[in-house]
Amino acid sequence: MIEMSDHDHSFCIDRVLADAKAVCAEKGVRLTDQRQSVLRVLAASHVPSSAYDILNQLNKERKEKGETMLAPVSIYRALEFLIQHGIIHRIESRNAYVACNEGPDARHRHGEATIFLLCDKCGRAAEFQSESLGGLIETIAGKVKFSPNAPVMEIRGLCEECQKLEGNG
Amino acid sequence: MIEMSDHDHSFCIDRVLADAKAVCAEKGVRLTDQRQSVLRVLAASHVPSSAYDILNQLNKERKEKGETMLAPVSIYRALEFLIQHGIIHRIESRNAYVACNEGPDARHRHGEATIFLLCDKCGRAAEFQSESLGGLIETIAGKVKFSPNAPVMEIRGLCEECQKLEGNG
DNA sequence: CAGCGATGTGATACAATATAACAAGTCCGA
DNA sequence: TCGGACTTGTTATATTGTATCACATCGCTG
Ligand SMILES: [Zn+2]
Ligand SMILES: [Zn+2]
Ligand SMILES: [Zn+2]
Ligand SMILES: [Zn+2]
Repeated sequence: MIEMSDHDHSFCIDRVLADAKAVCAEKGVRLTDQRQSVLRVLAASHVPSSAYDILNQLNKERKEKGETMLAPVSIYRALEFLIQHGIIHRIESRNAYVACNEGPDARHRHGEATIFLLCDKCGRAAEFQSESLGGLIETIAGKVKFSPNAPVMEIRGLCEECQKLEGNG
Repeated sequence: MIEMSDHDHSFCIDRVLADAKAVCAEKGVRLTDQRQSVLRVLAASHVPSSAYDILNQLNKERKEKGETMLAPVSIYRALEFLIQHGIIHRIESRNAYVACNEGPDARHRHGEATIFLLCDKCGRAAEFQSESLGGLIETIAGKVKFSPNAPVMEIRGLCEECQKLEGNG
């Protein structure tokens, strides 16, 4: 699995954590250390992670520090919390989770759609918000009275890096 | 405004099957009925299918005809054959399989996107084509030089029927 | 300190993916 | 038509991944 290298991840992580803190402060709920560590793992990767990806990553870190291991349910509890407060997304078709990377103001605007570009080769993900796309989806869905449960779409393909590798291969 | 052109899958399927027959003839291997039916299911979908997706689809068809059910291993054997001869691809990152669809004379008209509205309750699927949606996706993908392998989107939600049932609770 | 939300712990449920082992059927050339 | 290789059927099971339950304990906060 290749990580994105063309920008500073620490910036992404800091921003995600800062947004989350703001959201939780406003709502009067607690962004505990454990929730924060789960969020940090998600924010540190542009690849949607499974609950067990997160578990393994955190336990690896904890092992190095001589700390006790976490159980799966701890991860699920943190994920549930983060989803409930709109801090992360669950990608249904992949049983995976990803930090919302667009800031709190962009999150719950009516008529907006979240778009994930997912690389089939390396799993990398890019996230965007589009109001016109959201409008189109609403229109199309409305024609058959379909009710999207979340304005999240996934588009599969090849990312820039993997296109290059493809050419060489 | 929202144009939704029909897309005749039979064309896609015929083309894939014809290619496969040519390949097998040249190699002197047998594209049996069962292998062909697995390939047909893959070719009929723009979405990568899991082995069990294929299994369920074929068994659904067979049930309607009063035929016996297939076991998972039959699907895996056909998939193995098709992969070995380069007729389909396995998408590693997702345990899914897709008919090989090489060539610039793609089955999809340029600029069009296929949209699947998938009901989370009953599994019903509705398919649409939208040119303006395709344009938007191209624009978004172009921003990060992402190459959609097929302009296909899946939107999950509740279909009309299941919304009614939901209401009755 | 009391109460409640958060976490630990162990077990378990549930689902998806894949293969093993062997029997039976089918094709095709010798 | 015979034999062997290829193909399929059948049953069972392995393997991994995903998710939740039940209950005990911790620890923050009022
Ligand atoms: Zn980043
Ligand atoms: Zn990639
Ligand atoms: Zn088609
Ligand atoms: Zn439905």
